[in-house]
Amino acid sequence: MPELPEVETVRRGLLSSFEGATITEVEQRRPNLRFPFPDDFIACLADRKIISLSRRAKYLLADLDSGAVLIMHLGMSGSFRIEAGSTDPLMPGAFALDRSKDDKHDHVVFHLKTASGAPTRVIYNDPRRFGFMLLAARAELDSHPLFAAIGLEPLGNALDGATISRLFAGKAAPLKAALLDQKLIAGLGNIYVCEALWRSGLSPKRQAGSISGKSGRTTQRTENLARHIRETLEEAIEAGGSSLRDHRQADGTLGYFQHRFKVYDREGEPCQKTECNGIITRIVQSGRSTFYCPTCQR
DNA sequence: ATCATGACCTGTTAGC
DNA sequence: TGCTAACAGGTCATGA
Repeated sequence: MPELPEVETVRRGLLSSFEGATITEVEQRRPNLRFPFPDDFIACLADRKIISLSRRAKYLLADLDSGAVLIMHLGMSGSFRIEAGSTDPLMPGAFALDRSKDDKHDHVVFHLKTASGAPTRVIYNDPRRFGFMLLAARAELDSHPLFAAIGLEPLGNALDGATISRLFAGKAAPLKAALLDQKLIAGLGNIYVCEALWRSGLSPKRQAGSISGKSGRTTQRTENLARHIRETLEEAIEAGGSSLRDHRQADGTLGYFQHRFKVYDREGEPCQKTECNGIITRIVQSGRSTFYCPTCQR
């Protein structure tokens, strides 16, 4: 499912359940997702309080009162849903056993007592199991293998034309591939790269280094690209992300940025750029679909 | 070092 | 209707 805007939308949807909540129980229903769960997964989470829920690139980070951080990645098909607490009248404080909504791909269930005292379940579902959950010490997070070499946060202040120029200078890889490289800029995925390139009028096939200036100096092209990346992501977050294939946010609502795609999944449609008569085309780059307009993206 | 590809999984859809 | 192939929002390990 998720690129940066979707992960950010998930984070916001989980905030009221997670922040300040105490984890009363964790059900880990299989030994692994993409990676094995840590041996002490349950032990490290049980009875801990969640201090905050933040995001880095496409990762969700839940800080615990123990100084540990729960690292969560949704892969391609991960999602959370919240089932707020109807308590069992016969067992006050306990959940009525309503398993009717359970799915075979519900892999982790967090039982929470929220900051306001209400019992809630937050359920992680992931059919393809490309997602994962790991633990790390907060103090060592930046040196964790997942984060040691991770690239810029595209909505942070560091992303500007000069930085893209420097990062891409000398790169022979296609511009599309460079933008997907999480070691350069972290958080972009297939959809938003296609959209940002269309807005920037840049071909995904162009060599990444070709938009940098001499010795990596900033150019109009990298300035534009930086601006369009930010605008695309900001608009998508504003719209609640994109909901493909009825994928829902944690509170059950749908994002609607998919209706604003200009190129993604629009093969054969006319280009929407003013005065452009091009047709949106699908090509495959490093094994993945790229959608772009060969007429106005050069 | 850089780049492209296959692998990891399951589910959905298009086409015969 | 049923079967098969292609494809899906990510990223890691491989080999050229």
